Parts: sequence; structure tokens; C-alpha cells
Amino acid sequence: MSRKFYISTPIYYPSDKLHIGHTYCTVATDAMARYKRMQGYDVMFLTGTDEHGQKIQQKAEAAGVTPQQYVDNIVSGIHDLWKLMNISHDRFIRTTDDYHVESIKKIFTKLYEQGDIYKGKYTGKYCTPCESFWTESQLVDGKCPDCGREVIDAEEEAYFFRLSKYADRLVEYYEAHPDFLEPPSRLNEMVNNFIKPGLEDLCVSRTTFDWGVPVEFDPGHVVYVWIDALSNYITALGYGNDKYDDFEKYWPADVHFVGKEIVRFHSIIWPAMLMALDLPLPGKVYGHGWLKFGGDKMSKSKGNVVDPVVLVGRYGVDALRYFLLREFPFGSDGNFTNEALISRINSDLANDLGNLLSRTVAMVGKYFGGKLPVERVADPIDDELLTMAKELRGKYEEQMEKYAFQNALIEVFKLISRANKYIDETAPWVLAKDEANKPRLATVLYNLLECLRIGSSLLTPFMPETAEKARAQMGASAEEFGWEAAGVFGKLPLDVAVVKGDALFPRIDMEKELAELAAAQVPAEEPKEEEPPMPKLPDITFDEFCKVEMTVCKVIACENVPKSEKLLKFQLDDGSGEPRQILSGIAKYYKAEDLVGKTLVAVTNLPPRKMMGQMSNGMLLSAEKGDKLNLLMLDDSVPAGSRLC
RNA sequence: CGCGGAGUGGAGCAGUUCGGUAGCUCGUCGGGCUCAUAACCCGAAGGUCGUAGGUUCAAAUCCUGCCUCCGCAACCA
Repeated sequence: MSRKFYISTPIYYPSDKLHIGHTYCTVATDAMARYKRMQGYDVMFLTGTDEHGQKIQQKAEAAGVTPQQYVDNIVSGIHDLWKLMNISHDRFIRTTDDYHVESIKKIFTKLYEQGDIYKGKYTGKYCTPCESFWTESQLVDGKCPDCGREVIDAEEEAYFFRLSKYADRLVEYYEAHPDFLEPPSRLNEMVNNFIKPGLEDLCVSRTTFDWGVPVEFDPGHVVYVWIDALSNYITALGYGNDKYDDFEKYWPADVHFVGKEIVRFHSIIWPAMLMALDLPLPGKVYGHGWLKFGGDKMSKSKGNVVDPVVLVGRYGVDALRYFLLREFPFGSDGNFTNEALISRINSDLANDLGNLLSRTVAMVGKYFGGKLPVERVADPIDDELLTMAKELRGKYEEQMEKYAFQNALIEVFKLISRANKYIDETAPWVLAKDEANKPRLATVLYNLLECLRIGSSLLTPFMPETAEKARAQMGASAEEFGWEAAGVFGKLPLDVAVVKGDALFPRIDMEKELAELAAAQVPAEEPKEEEPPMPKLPDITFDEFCKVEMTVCKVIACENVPKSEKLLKFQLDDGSGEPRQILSGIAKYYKAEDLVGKTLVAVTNLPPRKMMGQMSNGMLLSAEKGDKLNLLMLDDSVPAGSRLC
């Protein structure tokens, strides 16, 4: 029976199209899965989508479709993307799949019955007319973000998972398994930020939306994301359902690949859930880095989201797969640039690998009519190359086992480079001038073909199509391109016959491509679009309006609040003789020194509020629309202390 | 003092665990070769390793202070 290997990507949230970051993680997982299959493992490669939640529900409403229709549409695009990227997942789970829903109900009920989930009170702000709970941070001007009306403190029943109960066991587990979470820096972050301050029980149900798995024994509650989404790794194997039957075979997972933003869920909540279910924990959680673009975080508003479809269309799927895994260390953030992509393709794939194959095959054709004779003459000059070729698989394996894709690829390309140098050292075109040298010439070309065979077969997990093309050109069999053969020099038959083919990777004209890519770039989203019309606020009475005290103030002093990105601190003359301090979140729009002496309007009868440890006594009036904000400024002749009415 | 990461030739990075001649890729310049995708091979220039101190025979590496950048968190009445 062959050994098993279970690997997963996160299940992605289909509220929008996926981008290069999702592609990055999925390609890495795919390379690992293919590598393990090549080694003969029985691999389970799982990916999927996390489709429930309020955000999907809202997006669907905005689009005028049902949530199910909305996610069906996005998920269909995701399937297309993975097909395009040549992703070889064995299973694709959707949290809306019936069998998953069934399992989640059972898991929730089981945890409840054994006391790991209990019914508690969730306190928050409640808007009665909207029947909605909001957290403090969701409120807009202290009011309901939907209707703008007052909210009240209220309690709601909710279910909680006893996360706190597992804190000690988690720490013990980390200590016993220091490799559980990688890279190691992430583990420190988890322990310092979340475990040390004390774990709180986790709210695992919601009543504020209904697009989710209903709690079986308490209709009105739906299961919140933690249990619903994280459990996918076991429900997809048939845990709690009859759809699949290989939980025993594959669980525990060997590794979960996750983005660093969800490391916390996978390294704390997920293990705690598994402990509660009395299941073994996954072997490893690997938190990979993010791709930035030109040093910035990718975002739609910046218009710097890289679209994998465009890149694949121009350079081919393998070039992009190679670039993603070669350019960036898997555990750290990487900076994606078009220059780096093209440069990588040209220098590694076209100049080194593609050209090596091209020149080698061409020489076999030119000097031997495409088929090598069997006589051989060795030379000490061959030794270094042959040694490298023989040692390559071991070095490659060592790096792959550490998920160091970058280093594994570097090892392969060291051999490719060495082979190019070997051609210069042996100068086959000189050997070809003398018939007596034919056996030596055949030896040189055979050695080159063997290096190409070993090197490109090890590239199969990264570039499946390219490896296949190379295999065909050098006339190798599938078996000669397998894992066993990669560890042995001399697998090709002595009289190997090559088949000239197209260049693997044509060279790219850097300047031309950069210009065209820039033109193809998704333009920055205009702030105007998608800006909803200002909601009409409820009518108020004249008396209510009169309750608002708006006072003209002169700015005496203004400075940035230390460590705050948004706050400016004002000292204002409000005509009372006492300076009034107000904090305002407008640092993005105004420089502190530019505002001194200006005449502004403040609401001066609001309760004082503490922000970043400082008191704010009032609120400056400003006009806001989309990304623009302007303070309301009056003519400087208006005296301080004037009241607006 | 909220948490964490980073500062190394023009660009992007490794090296820091466990101090001992500063390395790789790209780019630049010079040379070689002609089998090959104007590709390949060789050589050269270019760095006070963010900064100021400290420990040491010896510091990119260890210690202390400071500066800058980037995430996360907080912050928007």
C-alpha cells in the first residue's frame, strides 16, 4: 500500500473574482501535490470555496440574485481559473454542498451536546427597526449603518465555543511540535498576540443573517464561519457524511497551506476544534507570504491587481507557475513586478533551459541525423557535470520537503547552467570536424541529454506542460521521466533518438511587453462608480434640529496625534475663553500646520469621547463624498463663538 | 513603550541560528565562441552590510540606543 499525502489550500471566499494571490497559493499546493504523486504517494489535494456569510448575502442582494446564484457564478469562474492554471486538485469542496451542510450540523450538535459549545449572551448595539445587531466599530456616527437611527445596547443569544479551555493544550502542542506552524516567526506572533493575552471563547453562531448552515436544534441561528469553513478539511473526506469515505485513509492532513492572514484561525481555532472533536491535528500549517505589487499591497482601488488570466494568455501557464514559485521565498512577502516576470522568463526559461534543449537537440540532429551511435569515450572533464546530475534529485528533495520551492528550482537550474558551460568546455562543433571524434562527440551529447532529462523531469511538478514537451523532444519515455529515473544517470538508451520541436519559451521583448502590459492593466476603479446615492435620512422635527449646538471656532493649534494614521488634534477658540480640544480623523486630507488660524464649525454639545487615549470634546463639520473630504470653513471675519442656526 | 517583519554594490535577494577573506541573479563594461532562441562561456568594475556606541584578537553576524520602510492591530463622532 502506498503512503498517503493530504494537502489543502484554504477554501476561498467567492465574493469577488480571485486574483494572483489566490493563484499563488494554489499553484504552490499543486506543485507540492504533483511532486508527491511523482514520488508515488497516494495524494489528496483539496481546494474549494467558503460560500456563506453576510457579505455574500449582501453582494447577492446588490446584484439582484439569490446568494446561491451569486456564488454559483463566481465558483464557475474559479473552476475556469484552476483549469487554466493546470491545477490538479483531487477534490473541490463548496460549503454549500449538501454533504458539507449535513456534516456541519452534526459537528455543531456534537460539540453542543458534549459541552464544548454553550449558549451565551452576545452584547452589542441593536437597531430595533432593522432588527440588526452591530458591533461598536460597524456603527456610523454611533448610529445604525443601515438606516441611521439610534441603536440601543442589547443582548443577543449566541453560541460560543470554549476556546479558552484549550489554551493550555495548544501551548503544550506547540512546544511538543515546534514545526507545527511555519515559518517559525508566525508562531511567535500567535503566542504573543493571542494566547498570552488569554483566549476568549469564540462566538460561533449568528442571527443577523441567514445565509449559512442553520443550527439544527435552534432555528434562527446559523453557524458562523469558524466551524463552517475550517471543518471543510474533514467533511471533504466524508467526516459526518456519506458522500465520501476516505477520512480514515487521509486524515490527519500532512499540511495546510494558508495565507498569513488566516494563520491565526488555522493554528489556534482549528486545532482547538479538532481537540474538541477528539481528532488528530494536522502535521503542519504553513503560512505563506503575500504578493505585493511594486511594493504596495494589491488592491482594486489602486488598480494594481494582477490578473493571472492576462499573464497566462501572453506567456503561458508554465511561465507564470515557474515565476511564482521561483521568484519568491514561500514564507515571506514578495514583490510582483512585470519586469521581474519577463526577466525571469527570458533568462531562466528561454536562455538557459529552452536554449539548452534547443542547441542540444539541434546538434544531435546536425551531427548524427537525430540518433546517437552507441560508442562512447569518457573524459575527466565530464566528471563534475555527471556528479551534479547524480546529486540533483537528493538536493531537490531536501528543499521540496521543506516547502522551499525557490531553492528546489535553483538547484535544478544550477545543473542547467552547468550543462551550458559544459558545451563550451567540450566544444562539440570542434569535435564534429574529425570523424575519429564521433564517439567522444556522442558522449558529450548524451551527457547533455541526460542532464536535460533529469533536470526537466524534476521540473514536472512546476511546469507539467513544459516537461512533457521536453520529454518528447529528447525522445524519453514516461518511465525515464519518473522519480526513480531522476535519481539515476544513464537512463536514456545509448542510441537515443531526438525529435526536433518548437522552442519551449520564445524570448520576450521586454520594453514592448511592459508597454502592452501597462495598457492591459486593470484601470483603477473610479471612486464615482459604485457609490450609492446618499441615503435619505429620516425626518426630524425643528426642535430636534435646535438641539444641535454648532459653534464657530478658530484654530489655535493643530497637530498630528502620535502613532495615529488618521487623527488630528485641534485646540480651538470657541469664544468661551477656554480652549476646546477636538480630535478629528482627517489627517489623510489635511496637513496640521495648514489649518492653524482657519475658521471652522464644530458641534459642541456632544458627549466627550476618548480616542487614542486623548479626549475629544466635539466634532468638526466637514463635507464628505466618496474619497473626498472638505472641512467646512467660514470666512475669517466670522467671530469665534458665533452660533449657527 | 500594542504585535511582527525588513534595511547588504544600480535593481532584487542570500548570508545573521553557532562571529573568522561579503556571495547569488539581473543590469553595466570588456573579451571568447558559433551548436543554439542576438542565445551560451570567461573576465572586470561597483558595497564604510541603515545609523551611533559597546563586547571581542576579530562583528553583516552578539549587546544597547536611535533612524527609516512595510504589514497587522488601534484609530474616523
